[in-house]
Amino acid sequence: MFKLLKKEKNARRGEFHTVHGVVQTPAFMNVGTSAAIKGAVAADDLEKLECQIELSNTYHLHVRPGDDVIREMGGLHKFMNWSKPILTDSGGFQVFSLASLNRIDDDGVTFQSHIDGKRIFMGPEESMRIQSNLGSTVAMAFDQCIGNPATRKEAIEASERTIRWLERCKKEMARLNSLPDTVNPHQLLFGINQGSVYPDLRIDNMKRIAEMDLDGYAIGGLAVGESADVMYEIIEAVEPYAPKDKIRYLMGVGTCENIIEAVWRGVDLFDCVMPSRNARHGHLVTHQGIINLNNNRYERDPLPIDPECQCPVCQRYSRAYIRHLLKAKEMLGQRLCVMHNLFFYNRLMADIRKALDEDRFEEFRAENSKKLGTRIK
RNA sequence: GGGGGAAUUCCCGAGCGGCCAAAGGGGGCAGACUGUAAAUCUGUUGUCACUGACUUCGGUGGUCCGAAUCCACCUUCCCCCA
Repeated sequence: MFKLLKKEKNARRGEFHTVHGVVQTPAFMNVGTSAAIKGAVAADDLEKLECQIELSNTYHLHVRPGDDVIREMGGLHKFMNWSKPILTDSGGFQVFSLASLNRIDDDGVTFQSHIDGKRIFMGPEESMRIQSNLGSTVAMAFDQCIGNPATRKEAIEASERTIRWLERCKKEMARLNSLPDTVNPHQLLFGINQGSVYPDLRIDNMKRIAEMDLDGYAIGGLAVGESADVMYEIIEAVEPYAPKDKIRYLMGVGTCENIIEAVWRGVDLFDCVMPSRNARHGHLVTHQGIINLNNNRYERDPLPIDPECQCPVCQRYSRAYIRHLLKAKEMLGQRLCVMHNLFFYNRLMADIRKALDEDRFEEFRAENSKKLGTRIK
């Protein structure tokens, strides 16, 4: 259940209530695709990093260890020992990211496993069954995500198919939730808006999925090749048609700047691999902008990653030390960097919420949006 | 004491007469990364007055139109015999 607490223009401050607890929004989900945050960050670390909600992936967990294993272990929450909300992505993004390894028709997608090449069929029903076995807080609809640029014809095809699949997802989820031995009988289902960069297709799609009364609404198929300006235009176009009383989730986005700009345009929920992946590669977000810790200039730098940051890493370690760990390929280097970036993102969301609470988000945006996206040379 | 082998750019290592500033690794320096096939991928890595020139392949001297590559001697290292 989504509770809208207040608005500043289009930006929304809210609460997302689930059986696994309340998520204060706007919120950022920390991505742990295979039930682990890459960089050796565990569930107890996530608590220290002020993470409210974690994201894992249907396709990956189905391939390994198998959703049957996780079901037998009591569901994903027990399996990874994380009691707060978990959203599982449906495998729809792998339709796009593993495009060279799959074949699509109306029934679903035949993947060639990236682990062992084995053929795996996944359609809407399969995705729902796997997610039901995982017992996540929120299941995502199985969609067809396409990259940009895409022709109008391709966009229509993917968008229409996504709607047909969504109807099947909803039906199957209702059935699964009513089974007596289901892991999480209160599992929620979010629909996904598609339509590439064509505003009329996006709007038509959103109007139709809004009628289906889902637990939340995601905007998918963005940040997949188009410019940020185009992405913002699409969000602006589609926002008026997203139900006001439901949470809105912009999938796979993004940079700090992207997030501030999307909150400004009415988005409540985000996820992105950038803070963790970039951290592993030494790119760190700070209150001054983005730094690349690999750069020689940090070799003898005694400062923490971000002198203004309150994270456990910045309380204790210097840039010089962490840079050394990265250069020496010590896992600890990646771990510390990922922890910093995730904390920074979680705290950024908290700062955004505070600004909204105090009706000064417009100011906050003006002050931070560009600055946080700037590379420090 | 005798015999054999080797010395290459920051490191390892290929090259064995011109197409060599010299393959490939490593390391260094930088860049990319947006619902994670990503501890990955890309560029660059002798100097400069940089579409060209100059210096470099243990040292010195030679052969040749031309040498990292051939010859002589020297230096150092490795292996075998005594």
